[in-house]
Amino acid sequence: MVNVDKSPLALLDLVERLGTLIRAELRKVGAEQGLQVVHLQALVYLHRANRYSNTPQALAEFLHLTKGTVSQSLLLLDRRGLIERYEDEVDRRVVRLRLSPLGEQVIGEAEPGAQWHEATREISANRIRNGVSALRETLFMMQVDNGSRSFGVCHTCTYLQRESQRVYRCGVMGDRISGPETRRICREHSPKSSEQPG
Amino acid sequence: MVNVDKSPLALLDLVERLGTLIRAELRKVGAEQGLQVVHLQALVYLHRANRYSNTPQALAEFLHLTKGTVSQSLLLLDRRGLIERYEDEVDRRVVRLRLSPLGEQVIGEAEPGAQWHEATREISANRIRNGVSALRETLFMMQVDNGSRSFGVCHTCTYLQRESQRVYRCGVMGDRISGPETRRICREHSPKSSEQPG
DNA sequence: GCACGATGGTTTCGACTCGATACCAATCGA
DNA sequence: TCGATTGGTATCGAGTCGAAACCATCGTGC
Repeated sequence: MVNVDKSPLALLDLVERLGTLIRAELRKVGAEQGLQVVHLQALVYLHRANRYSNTPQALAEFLHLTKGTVSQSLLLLDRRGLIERYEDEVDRRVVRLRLSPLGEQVIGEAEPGAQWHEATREISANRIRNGVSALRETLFMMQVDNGSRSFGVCHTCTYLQRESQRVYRCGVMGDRISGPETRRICREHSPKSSEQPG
Repeated sequence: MVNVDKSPLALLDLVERLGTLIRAELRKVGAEQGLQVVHLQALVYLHRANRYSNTPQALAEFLHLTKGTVSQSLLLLDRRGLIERYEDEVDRRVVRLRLSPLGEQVIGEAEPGAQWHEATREISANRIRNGVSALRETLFMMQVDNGSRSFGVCHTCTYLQRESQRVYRCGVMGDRISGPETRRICREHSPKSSEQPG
């Protein structure tokens, strides 16, 4: 009668429940703009993606959808003037995406995470850190298991090199990366082996 | 330059990421049966719902969808022979739902949480407990903030009374509840004030 | 150079979601 | 008994979603 073993399943339940709640919230704020959940997810992604990751392909991988499907959604976002497409300079097959000013505005109003911030206010930093650590490892395992990309920021990436006080370099692409850009989401991200928990 | 404050947002990112990963997984196993994500969610819910919670209305609240929408999905699940509908005995407006044998079988094959179990294998019980605790509180706050129901099991409910060794009673509905039924999901659930973290 | 396969994107199609609205039947309340 | 409320269904239109076909462009091998 020890409940040691069902704790992980309780965690799964919570993640699923929070997932549908977040989704419902997205649906609500999207409805005001006439947007679907997936549209807001795309906008949020493009808001945070770095220069290697602002393409339809990357977005499809991020959302785990087919390229044809996201192509549809991007068409709509373009029609509504929320994103802009431009041609890649070196490879003329690839399309680059960015938020339009209007798109930025919509993201700003949507305030993703405001409610979350409120809801986590009372939780001790230690419990949060433990939760982050546990979920990070779970996510990592599932992504490996799935062969799906991790889509993290440079800070948690194996390949980030520091050249000086404020200039970094990406070991995969070889480019220099500015400080702010190290906080963007990258398709080439490869997580560092799990850090020790506090 | 202290990163104390963005930890909750990291947690949000993880929950969202895990959410889309779980969703993608559901989509994949659903595709084999010709089912959408929401269909599997409905089946899983009905598999776990207690006698107060096996109605279209409750399902709609659980999924945060409108009753018209879930009515559609239930129609499909019925056509495919995955669920059965029957009439409530006292209130002839309400429809009761249960999985058909075929539905049970599909759920069984879907193995929700097998991959999750694998992915959390290496995580210490302590970190899991902390994670559960943090997410539980977050979920609670968001549900209060939203006015949405908590949909928990009796074990975490304020109103559960214990009458003897193995017989319980629900303080809201007044009925006796069997041991196994205390592990089912309930629409009337009201979470106990947060338990002390270990 | 040049064919050929791989890659990034778009288009089209059909089944389905989803909210809004209207609707129906049963219940509840004065 | 007459309304108002509640649980559920039906209909409609915009949009998702995967599958498949398709179109450029790029890379490789020769």
